[in-house]
Amino acid sequence: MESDVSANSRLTIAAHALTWIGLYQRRGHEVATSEQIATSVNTNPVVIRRLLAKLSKAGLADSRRGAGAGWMLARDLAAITLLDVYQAIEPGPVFALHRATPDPECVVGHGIGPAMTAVYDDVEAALRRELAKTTLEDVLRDVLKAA
Amino acid sequence: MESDVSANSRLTIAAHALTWIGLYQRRGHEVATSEQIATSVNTNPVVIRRLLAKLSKAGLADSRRGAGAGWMLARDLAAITLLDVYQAIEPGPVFALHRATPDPECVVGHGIGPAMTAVYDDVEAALRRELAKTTLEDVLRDVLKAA
DNA sequence: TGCAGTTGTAACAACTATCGTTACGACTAG
DNA sequence: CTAGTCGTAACGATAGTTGTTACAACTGCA
Repeated sequence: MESDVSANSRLTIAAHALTWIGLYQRRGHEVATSEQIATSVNTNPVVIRRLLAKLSKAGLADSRRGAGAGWMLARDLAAITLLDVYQAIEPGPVFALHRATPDPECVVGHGIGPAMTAVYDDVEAALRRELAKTTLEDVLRDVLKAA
Repeated sequence: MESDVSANSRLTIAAHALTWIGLYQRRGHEVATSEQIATSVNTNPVVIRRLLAKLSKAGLADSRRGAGAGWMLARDLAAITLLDVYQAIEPGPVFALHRATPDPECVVGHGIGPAMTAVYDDVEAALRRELAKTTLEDVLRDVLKAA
């Protein structure tokens, strides 16, 4: 069975980064650098900057440039849900239709697209509903409870 | 914005193939060949055989070899949900944790894994619940209604 | 028995996405 | 001005998916 290495770890990394910034700020610091975050996540600072750039465009984080620069939250942890994060970094849907248009002469080929789209819409809605239930404040609480 | 070509179209193709077999059988034929199915799906027969091989292992389809060979359903369309199909072809989870272990010395790095796992478990459960609501009989009904 | 048609599966190329990395310009506090 | 950091381009390595060719295995039927 394949190990599916390509599964999305972006949501995990993004939640990790934002939670780290939030905790760091609560401990009295103004900004967190991509290098500090990368150390906790165990990856390269550029990976963090790339991800935070998307979160910044979505209005979840802000950056300060120049010396003494770094990242801060644009909203409180309690005001950011995992759905907010998901939407900021995952543009595509979970399920896709055919790459090549199926045979329109065939009854199934003609009608399968709309039929599956209806199902996929419901699935995506359920997924979003579930992600919206958890805020980064909840995540931080779980993290601190585990310590 | 990325076009995300890598999104899963497998579930669509698998549902298409099984529905096609089901309809073909209801019209009086015993078996359907991978070439016939591939024509409707607009892809290569080997792609269909690869997919049906997995569905066969999961007990959703059966194949007959030799001359006059082909594929048939192992259960009625009404007894196959999209969750059955999904589980047969998608081994991995939708969301993954970090590829590289995060810093265990860091509070966040240490506790983020379990925290996100709890969320992901709920999300996957919701996704499965939603997929289980629809049978291939429902899909076929929608398909025929659209015609 | 032999032939024809189909499955089962390996192998390969093309394409795409992701990730880690290096590099460097832009920016700004001190 | 200088040092430190962001923002982003570019590149190679890795891996997943799809389409394709090829061929052995199998079996109904003449």
